Amino acid sequence: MTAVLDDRGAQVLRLVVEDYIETAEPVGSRTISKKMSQALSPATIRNIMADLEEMGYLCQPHTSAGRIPTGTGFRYYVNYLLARRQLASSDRDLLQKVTGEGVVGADEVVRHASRLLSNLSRHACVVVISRFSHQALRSISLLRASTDKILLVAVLQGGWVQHRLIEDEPGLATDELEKINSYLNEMAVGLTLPQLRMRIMNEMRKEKARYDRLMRKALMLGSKALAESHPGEVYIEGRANILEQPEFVEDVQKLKRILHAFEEKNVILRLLDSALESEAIQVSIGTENPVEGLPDISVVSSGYHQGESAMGSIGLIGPVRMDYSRVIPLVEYTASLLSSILEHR
Amino acid sequence: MTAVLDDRGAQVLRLVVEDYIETAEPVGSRTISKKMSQALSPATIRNIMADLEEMGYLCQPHTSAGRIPTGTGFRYYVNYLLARRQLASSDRDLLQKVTGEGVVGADEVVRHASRLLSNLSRHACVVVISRFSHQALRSISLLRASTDKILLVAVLQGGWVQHRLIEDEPGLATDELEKINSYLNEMAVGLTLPQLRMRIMNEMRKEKARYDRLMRKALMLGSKALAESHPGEVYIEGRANILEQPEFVEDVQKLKRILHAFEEKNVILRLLDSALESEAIQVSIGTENPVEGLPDISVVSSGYHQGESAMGSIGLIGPVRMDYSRVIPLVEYTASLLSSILEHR
DNA sequence: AATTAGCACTCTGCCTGATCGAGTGCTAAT
DNA sequence: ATTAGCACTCGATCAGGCAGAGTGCTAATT
Repeated sequence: MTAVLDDRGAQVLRLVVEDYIETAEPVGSRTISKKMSQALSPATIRNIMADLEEMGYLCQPHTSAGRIPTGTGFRYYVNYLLARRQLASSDRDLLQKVTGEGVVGADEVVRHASRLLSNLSRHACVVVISRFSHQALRSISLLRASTDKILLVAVLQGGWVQHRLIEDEPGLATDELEKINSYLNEMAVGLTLPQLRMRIMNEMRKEKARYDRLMRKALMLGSKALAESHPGEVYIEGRANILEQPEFVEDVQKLKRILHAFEEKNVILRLLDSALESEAIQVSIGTENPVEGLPDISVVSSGYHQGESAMGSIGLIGPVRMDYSRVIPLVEYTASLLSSILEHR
Repeated sequence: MTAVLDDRGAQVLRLVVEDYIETAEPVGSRTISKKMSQALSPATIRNIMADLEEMGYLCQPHTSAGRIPTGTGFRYYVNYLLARRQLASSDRDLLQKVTGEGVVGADEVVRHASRLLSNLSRHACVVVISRFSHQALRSISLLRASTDKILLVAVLQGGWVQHRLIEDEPGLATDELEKINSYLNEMAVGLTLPQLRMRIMNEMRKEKARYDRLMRKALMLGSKALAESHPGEVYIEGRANILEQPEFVEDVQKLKRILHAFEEKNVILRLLDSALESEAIQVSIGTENPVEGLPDISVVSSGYHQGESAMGSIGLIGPVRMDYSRVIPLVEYTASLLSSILEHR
């Protein structure tokens, strides 16, 4: 099926894809004929297109309409034919403004970037921050929040702050809390959260033999706070952009499915999951994407990192008929920009 | 124009509104005639409807179609005709689940409620938490976040936690920070954030005369952290529900405007602003709502409070053709539920 | 052997006119 | 004051016709 194409076939496929990306209409042989570098008549193009259809790269919505690329066609295009366009310097400049003044917290940076990217690309932009847990703890503090609640504040390497409320029966004096605090800090600093959890588990086992009440309490509070791991933050910007796409506006069912997906955090997480670990950009086209029930969207995503470790991923969600040659460099650049901004914190 | 109606006129208006809410189609005289308690022929109904049209309560999309209520018509209906339906006990039960187990933080409660309300009503639900600043501080803590950043964590009365990063040149020893901490706490506890800001401003003026370096530092950090006031959190759930409404699906322009509004925090804040202070439910119909450019939506909202002071508001956003008799009790009950849950924290 | 001109064919989009039905407004009868 | 009757209007729906875009196939051309 997905054989390698000769030069002409490749050029025709490329032109069909690009025209379809631009117009969202089926593309006819005449149109391609005019665009070909080598002058060929529509009739010849028709033959070539028929071949491409046989190979599964194109299809016809109905007899005697032009052709549109299939998922496989887009895939071939992205893999082999895409002329990676240079990022416009204006776009680059604009994006660099994420480093703007008032932005202090790391998650503000990420959010900012997402908003910008959605504006530039005219697609919905999703950022996931899911790897807090890979960052080492810089400090951990327990604060009294109310008589029966304690607040744990964790500051991670690189500007991330997380807090959690823990329920606890009252009866802990302030100085005791402080003691517990320093116990925990001693144990925690330099570890990642999962490492800390492990450590606490171990200590708890040992601690049965010892009799330090506060130490036991410290371990207990720690394990409570770390009981469920944090699934990660998801921010979506530019949802309204999906209405720019005629294919979505014309089909309310698709629209519904997409908007619903946006409301489910874990759907989004699954969509961007594969991008997380790798540096390279990921493109999943239509049915390729890991979420069933969303066969009409493509996701272009890339992980970003902080120092050595992966932090999360950023991606654009749009129709299969995306302008990959523009969108891929955009996402790529934004992700690397994020990484470099986050590095210096 | 908006005169008081006699019994018959009122009943006709009510029936038209209710039928239109149900069907989203223009309502004809025959339909009303059949539904009237007092048996009247379509012809008579037509006369009455013509009167109602003259008074501005109804209008015809075109000659020889049925009639639909105008904004004023809906307003009259909501003010005088609405039979406030009892809340289904199943709905009530479901809503009470917000008190469910694992929910510890106050904002989780709020979010939970919002999600439930959007599911029950099949509309988009918005919650605003904007009155942190009315809550007294329970404690305030400064933590070292990195060499040049300090984290301020404020725990407010009633389970709200806020943190802010402040940039600061390095050079503060840990014990100095702790000293500053206790200065601030002494000053802050029991005050609201704006009160604290005021107080700090005052102290700063006085402090010029004195020479305590740390105290000055404390004031400086405090004023930095409180420089811009927190605008408030906005959560929106059930955006996809707006696609349930035929009037929005048929007109992409409306859809775009609404989705865009959802992306602008301050638009949402303005929409729900009036509900904030008052206990009573607010209904703003179509062009009545405080945001221009959204003449096709209605907002049903209510403030919720914590103890004495207003905390925020919760509301549903839907088409003008909303089922007010169902939606109003829903919002009302949810708001009061929120208030009572928040009270006990 | 590859390309292309020519042609018949198919399908969509769009316009037109006809018909149907729902609903109205008016008038005259009750 | 109410209503029956009637003419009228307008939207929705459907069939028919036409134009245009595009195809596939075949036979001629290079």
